[in-house]
Amino acid sequence: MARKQQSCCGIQSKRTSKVKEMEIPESIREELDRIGGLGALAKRIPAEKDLERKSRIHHALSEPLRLAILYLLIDQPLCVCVIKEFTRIADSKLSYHLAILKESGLIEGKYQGNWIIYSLTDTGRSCIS
Amino acid sequence: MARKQQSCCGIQSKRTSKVKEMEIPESIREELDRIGGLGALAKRIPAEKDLERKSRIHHALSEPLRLAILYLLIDQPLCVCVIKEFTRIADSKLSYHLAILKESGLIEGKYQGNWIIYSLTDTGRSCIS
DNA sequence: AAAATGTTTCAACAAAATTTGAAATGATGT
DNA sequence: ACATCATTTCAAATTTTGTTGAAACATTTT
Repeated sequence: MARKQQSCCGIQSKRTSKVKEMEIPESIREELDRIGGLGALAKRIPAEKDLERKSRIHHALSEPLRLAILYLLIDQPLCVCVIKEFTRIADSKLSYHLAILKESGLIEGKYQGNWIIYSLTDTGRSCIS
Repeated sequence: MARKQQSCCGIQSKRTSKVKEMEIPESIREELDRIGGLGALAKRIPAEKDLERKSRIHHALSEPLRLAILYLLIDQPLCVCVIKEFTRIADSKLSYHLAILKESGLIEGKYQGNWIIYSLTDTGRSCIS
């Protein structure tokens, strides 16, 4: 999961031309020259915000239990009590994992009477299909 | 990341018909009946092995730094020294993250002379494009 | 308004992932 | 064989994530 820091991944946008002096394999240098050097390479990397959003989603998907919950929700919304019946885990534990899925934008929950009914968001759906 | 336990996500394959007695929202019960009850729901969940494999890959993708490395490798393999020049992190730290990407099957490394050259695997490529 | 039910929040704890710097390993050139 | 360079491995310290049970909160029923 993302750590708080100046630059989430340390990638520098400005860079010295150090690579020109660096000793690197011939094949790599050729490739680099061909594609336009380090500057061109740097452009491949999405903006930091993007990387953080993506990594947060992957983190949410990085637990089998949370994945299973998403699969349960593929075809219909479910109340917490039914999900709980499936997963057989403590209320608070389930709630913790549902919160992570919710915070990363993969599911959303709405009160309906006494129950909270969770459903996949579009993002959530696209992530597991 | 997955924890070691009997059932990675706690999902039970056999289940009592408890839901029939459970108090759940009417709309949910109707949906459940329509799709064939809990049994049908259960079949949506991939096998435990699958869930674990998927979650391991997502875990590898859950750090901005590791995502950035994958994006760097999209169009050409790179030696560690060039990746290091980009990321500006300690050797051992970079090595740790490369190892995680390698172990989860997203990249592979081959010695070429004095250097190790990393490239995306097919899995790795499909994960970020 | 009190009781009951479903769900979340909290704080303490346990477990896992990441960082760090030093030491080890692998490959090449002398 | 030795020196050198690129990279990995290791163990200890730190940080983050997940678990647990009790308490709190929201909604409906009485």
